[in-house]
Amino acid sequence: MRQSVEIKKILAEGKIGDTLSVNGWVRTKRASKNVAFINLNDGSTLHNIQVVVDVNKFDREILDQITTGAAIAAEGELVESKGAGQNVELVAGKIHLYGAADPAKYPLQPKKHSLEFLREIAHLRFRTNTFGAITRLRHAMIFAVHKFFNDRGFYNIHTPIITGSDAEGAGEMFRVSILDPKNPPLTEDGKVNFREDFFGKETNLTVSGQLEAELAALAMTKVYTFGPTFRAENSNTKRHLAEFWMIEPEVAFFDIDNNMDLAEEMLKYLVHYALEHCRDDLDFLNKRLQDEEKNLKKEERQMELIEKLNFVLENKFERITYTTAIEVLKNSKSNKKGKFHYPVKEWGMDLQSEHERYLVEKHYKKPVIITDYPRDIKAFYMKQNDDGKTVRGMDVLFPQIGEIIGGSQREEEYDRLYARIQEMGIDEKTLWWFLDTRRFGSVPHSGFGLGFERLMLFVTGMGNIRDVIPFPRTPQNAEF
RNA sequence: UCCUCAGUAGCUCAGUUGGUUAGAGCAUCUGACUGUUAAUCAGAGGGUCGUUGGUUCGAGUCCAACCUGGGGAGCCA
Repeated sequence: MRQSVEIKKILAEGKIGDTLSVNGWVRTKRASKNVAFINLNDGSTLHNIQVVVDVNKFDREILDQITTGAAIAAEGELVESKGAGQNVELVAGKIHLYGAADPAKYPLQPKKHSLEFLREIAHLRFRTNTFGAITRLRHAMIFAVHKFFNDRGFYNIHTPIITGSDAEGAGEMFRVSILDPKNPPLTEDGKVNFREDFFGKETNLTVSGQLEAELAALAMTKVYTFGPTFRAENSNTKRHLAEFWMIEPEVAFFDIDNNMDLAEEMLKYLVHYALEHCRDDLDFLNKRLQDEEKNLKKEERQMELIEKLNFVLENKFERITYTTAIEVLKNSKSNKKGKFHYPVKEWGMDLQSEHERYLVEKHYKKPVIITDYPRDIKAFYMKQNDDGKTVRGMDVLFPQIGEIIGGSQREEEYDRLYARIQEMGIDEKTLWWFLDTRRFGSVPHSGFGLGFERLMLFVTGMGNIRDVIPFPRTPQNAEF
């Protein structure tokens, strides 16, 4: 393969007079009688390099095949650009065509496409400015997550993807089985006999790595997971996926306040990292959003993307209890005027997304962390407060996105945890190992789950979660 | 799963109270043009109006079911 230089590198540090070769995909070509201009992109940066071609020096047959989408190598001298719009350009001496892209059939045009259309051609959408920017940002965020934890002495734990535990209570699960679906072995009472299945028991794809991460934290002190998560819920919204990535730190000798501090520090770190390392891509997405907002009425317009990111960095998250949240909501104008679809009446009700949005977007106007929820609406493993009514859960709520983090201090007392498992009708036999950690050297510990794609929604300003993961899996859709 | 809106050219969309040959911009093709920036200018080709059924002399337009997509709700990260 021919030696070539990344376009990002050429644009940043290329010297006039250098002879070099670039590989990439043609974004646009503009031709006149004697000269043609090719904008070439290789994904290393949002920006293209302009290749200048003296039409008379090349075979017409080759030049005709250099159309939007074609892959080429261009070799030549880097010169100062005579045109506006770029500082340097490459005067082609040689051109190699790797692969043509029939212009009558290639679906991407040098114009703005709808996100819905691009979703249908997800195999090609990496080649657009928008998805190039999102892909680079996604990588930066993945890297920053690992850097954040590594710099603070956390260990990354690979928790199992196939799990035999269905007691996590986080949602419907995808079954993993090698039994013949048409003719499965049956037990005497007519049920599917999973003893004959691969693992000798019923298994599913994980809905959370939390329980296993807790086991590791109760030895390694500070751990985190960052892996795929699967939920077989029939959720059809712009913030749900059937397959998504989740970051779950779990820390021993850590209470709910430490947990909130960690969550806030982490979110701010990641946003700061994006601003620091992906400025080009963020500027592009910012402008893209501004163009879309032009069509909206003034009162419907949102804060600009970069302004919004800085806003999160500069403001301390508001920390309130569930009880306070209910009071604020109950006394709100929206509630009194009956504007809520679900009126706020009494302590104990679950907060609806309209309530969360009111608190974040209207009342506090910044990210909000709600703690100390009624125990009856939260999971079995959350630390029970001494009031007998509430648990030390916490939800971090962001504007537009809603719940970006859900977490809690964990119940470390064996008797209380056991009682709660009994109360909720969970089969304790499937959790013997989890309970064991509360019998041997149990300590206060806490953790949370951050939906990676929800973070991506916030950082990119995109509106639909299907656009911040390369190949989204949603009900009735597993294409590509 | 429920509610709601939409489906017309490769893409984005227009199409009047049902009426005879369904339009535009961009893309594509052909030609013109001495440096363009989603180049520009001129011309050409391109349609089972989501599918099936119904109402009607006549359906892109009205009705029903289904399919696909968007938005909202629930579930949650």
